[in-house]
Amino acid sequence: MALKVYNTISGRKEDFVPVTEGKVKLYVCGVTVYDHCHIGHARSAIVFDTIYRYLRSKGFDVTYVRNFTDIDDKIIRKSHAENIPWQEVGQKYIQSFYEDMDALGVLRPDHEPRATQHIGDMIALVENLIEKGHAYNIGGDVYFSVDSFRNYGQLSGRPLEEMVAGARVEVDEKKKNPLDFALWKASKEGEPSWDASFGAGRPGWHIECSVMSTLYLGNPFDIHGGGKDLVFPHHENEKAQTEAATGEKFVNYWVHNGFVNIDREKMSKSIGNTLLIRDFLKEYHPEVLRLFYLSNHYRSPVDYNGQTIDDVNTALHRLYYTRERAQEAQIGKTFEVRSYPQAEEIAKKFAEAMDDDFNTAAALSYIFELSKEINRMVEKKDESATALIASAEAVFESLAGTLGLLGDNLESLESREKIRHLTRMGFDASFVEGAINDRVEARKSRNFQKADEIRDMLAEKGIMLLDTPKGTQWRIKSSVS
RNA sequence: GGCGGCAUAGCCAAGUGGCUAAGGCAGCGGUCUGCAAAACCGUUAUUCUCCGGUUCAAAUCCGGAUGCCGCCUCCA
Repeated sequence: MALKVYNTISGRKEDFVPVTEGKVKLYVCGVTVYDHCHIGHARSAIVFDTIYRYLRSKGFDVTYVRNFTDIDDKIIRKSHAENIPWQEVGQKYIQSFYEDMDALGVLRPDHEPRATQHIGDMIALVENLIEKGHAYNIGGDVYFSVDSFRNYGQLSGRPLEEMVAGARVEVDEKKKNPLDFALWKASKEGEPSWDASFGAGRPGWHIECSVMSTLYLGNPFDIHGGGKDLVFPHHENEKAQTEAATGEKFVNYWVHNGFVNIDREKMSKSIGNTLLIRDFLKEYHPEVLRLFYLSNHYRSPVDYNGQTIDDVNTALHRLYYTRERAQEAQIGKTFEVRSYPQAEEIAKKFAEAMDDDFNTAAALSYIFELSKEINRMVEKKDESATALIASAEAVFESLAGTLGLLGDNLESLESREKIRHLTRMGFDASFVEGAINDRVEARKSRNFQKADEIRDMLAEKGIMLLDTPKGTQWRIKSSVS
């Protein structure tokens, strides 16, 4: 099976051929650490986490690098505003980032360099570009000259002349071309700075990724990823400066994920509709967000709204219930393990979907198909099927795991909801259990009217009851607020 | 002004030339139940925004119309 990857630079799916057979070098632009992360950051993290997981499951030896931008204008602004050292701003939000990512089940990349750890390498790259005539120094500010690089605009598909005509570029008299971008910003009062042969200052934004990606992954490397908005100018500029310096190709495959809208509106700080990951997690299990994103193709925009999230939440529970039933069906049974051809067939289709530019939405459909298949077998209550159930369940878990799903257990999935709900409603579990006991008594004496009254009373409080062979259990009705 | 994307059932959403148009949610029918609920099973688009065209064959390709959206400025 050949993996195909959509390459932004060509605008089409291409066969994936790694630089070194069996290995994949993956670089993804991380976050600028000046605030808590929102669910848009989560999409990028989850998309590339899934790509990382899948490539590894295919047997590739993957080196995954994701950076932290820990020096930039926004960080400095925050440090002034809150009157704390800029280093502390970075430290604080790196920690916040890790809390969020760990909660979301996003695997740690192999390397997570910070911009400030590689200032020396950036200075060397700027010197190189000045030497080669691709950069010029004006009063300590060093700019990259876009006119000196023939292929400028290749990635984003914008001819130079038209971009200049675009007129939305801030005109800076110092620049030779309005599109020239800063490699190095001259030292200013109250800002961090590093000494360099061309004058003290701090690096521009794009230079760090050029340095860190090639340093850890070589040149060229396989996949460079990030949000769609980074295509221009960030990645275009990274590409220009790197290729101008090395004279070689920088990246083979450019992969960009689409954006997140909220209620059909762009999520942005100015509109004030950003949803932080930590706020989302107060309401839903982290895998709800993952399943939501993976239900959409990574390149499409997605619309976040309460209705859809509740639907996804229900769907996620379905997968957990299937696993629970499959496991219960095996308890106390002895059987010989054997493979189950239908499950293998589904696993094959799953891989084909993932090989087709990481089509997680299609891949998910096979997981649900397998879920249904398992349920059918369990439902038959046929002892001889136990071995098949066991092997189908193993495949089911393996596929889900490749997408980062079913990493929790059902009890934890449900208990989170219960705790949240009870806290909000202002009563505790003992109240619910007391009411359930009363109802059990009423039912024993066949006083069904009273039993139903208790059930209705709890239902009004968002608690639903389930009379199971193991006794009466309770759950939270979804979307009760 | 320039560049690009999207339009598929009540909702979300995959599918880019040809088997019965995935999957999820909701709905409906059933199993179960004191009745329910949950869970599970079954079922739900002769049709893919509209109009032309290419083709033996199009949701899929081409042209046009309409609507929605993104990027071009920091942004995942």
